[in-house]
Amino acid sequence: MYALADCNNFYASCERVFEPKLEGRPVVVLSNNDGCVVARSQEAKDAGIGMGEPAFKCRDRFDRHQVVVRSSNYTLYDDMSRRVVRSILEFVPDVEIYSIDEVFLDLRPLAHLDVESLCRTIRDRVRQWTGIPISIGIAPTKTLAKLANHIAKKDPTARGVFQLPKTDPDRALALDSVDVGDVWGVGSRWGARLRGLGIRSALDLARMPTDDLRKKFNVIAQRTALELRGLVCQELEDVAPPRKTLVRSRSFGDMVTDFEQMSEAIANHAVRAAEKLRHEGGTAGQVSVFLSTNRFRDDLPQYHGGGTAAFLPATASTPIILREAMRLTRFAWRQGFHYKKAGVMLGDLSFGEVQGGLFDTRDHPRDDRLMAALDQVNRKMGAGTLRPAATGMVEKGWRMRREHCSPKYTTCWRELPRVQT
DNA sequence: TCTGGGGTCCTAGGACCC
DNA sequence: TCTGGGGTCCTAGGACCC
Repeated sequence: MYALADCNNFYASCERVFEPKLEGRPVVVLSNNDGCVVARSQEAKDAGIGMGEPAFKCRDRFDRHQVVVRSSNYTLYDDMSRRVVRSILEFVPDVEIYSIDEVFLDLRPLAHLDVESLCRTIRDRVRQWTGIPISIGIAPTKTLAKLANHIAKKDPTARGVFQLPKTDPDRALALDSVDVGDVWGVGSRWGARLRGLGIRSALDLARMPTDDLRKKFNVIAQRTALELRGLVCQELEDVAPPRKTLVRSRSFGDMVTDFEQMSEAIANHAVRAAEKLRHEGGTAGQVSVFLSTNRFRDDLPQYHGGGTAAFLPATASTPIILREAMRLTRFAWRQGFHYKKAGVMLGDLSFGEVQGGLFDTRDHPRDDRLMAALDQVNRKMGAGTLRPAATGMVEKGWRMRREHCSPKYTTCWRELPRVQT
């Protein structure tokens, strides 16, 4: 048995924990740059605000329903996520952290217990200890646990916890109640194609011949159907596999038309990406730079550019990565376009031992000491205290918009919530 | 005016190897 | 008439996830 614990409307719930007056009111959280709606409280969903809708298209509804709007505050959400996971770990030792708001639980070692009442206890404790409401689905495979979670959220009689029935006809009934497009692994494209084949529910998909799925779609679709039948194809990954790429990119608050601004923006991305890579103890074998115009502005000429450079040996040193990123930027830049987005991707990552280069003469221990000192200063004195001049000396228009951001309630002394006595 | 950011995997096709 | 068999690596495109 597996369970999936999923936080309800996670970002909106985080905002509410520290601002209880938002209870009962519609709350939305916007993506970076205050661009799109990425989280909605139930009241906001009821007001007809869609997931992923551009904020500027929702202004009228925001006004009409007096929606509380927040910019995303990932410092807060990351910390709240850690708290939720720590709370769950008090009850279940083997978990897979699947995303910022979802955790798979391995219930196999706890099969002698009443898992449903255990999950109800977990749900209550997480609410009590963190303030975050969660729902839990219980089933024999991860795909079915996802499905059970979906029912736990939708069906009020489940009261937040739903265990998939073990036998038919009850199990078939449960699977038939879930739209095929809501199955984990079926997105909008496959959903439409499946409906075209007469497959409308999770039950239909489970009953579809799996070699057909393999032929018409791919092996992932086949595995999804097998998992819906109760056959485990995806084990719980309690140790996260090492990442393969690390991306740092942003849309610009105002469109960028001059090279210096672009260059400073990309320098910032390169510096932050290198920092993060060192923090994770990795090295990169390559760096890519990309820049692009606004794809929604069909009245403006479009351009997507970029390039990739390799490192031998692999490195996490800011000056080495930055120099290549700047070279690639000069190479990819075309004058005369209105740029909307740019970023840096570190690839070919390795963790642990680094393959040396036969003709390499660089003093790596010295580089490492320099980077350690840099990171230490910035950790102590604040991010960006010491930084390459290429990142720019004054505020520029390329920085992102963030007009409704809540404080870092849990990670910054100056921003702790105050309690009136 | 205004449209996010960060990932993974699979497949097909081409280039190349012996 | 008749044109092998087996393999790897890379890339682009297309899906998917949150």
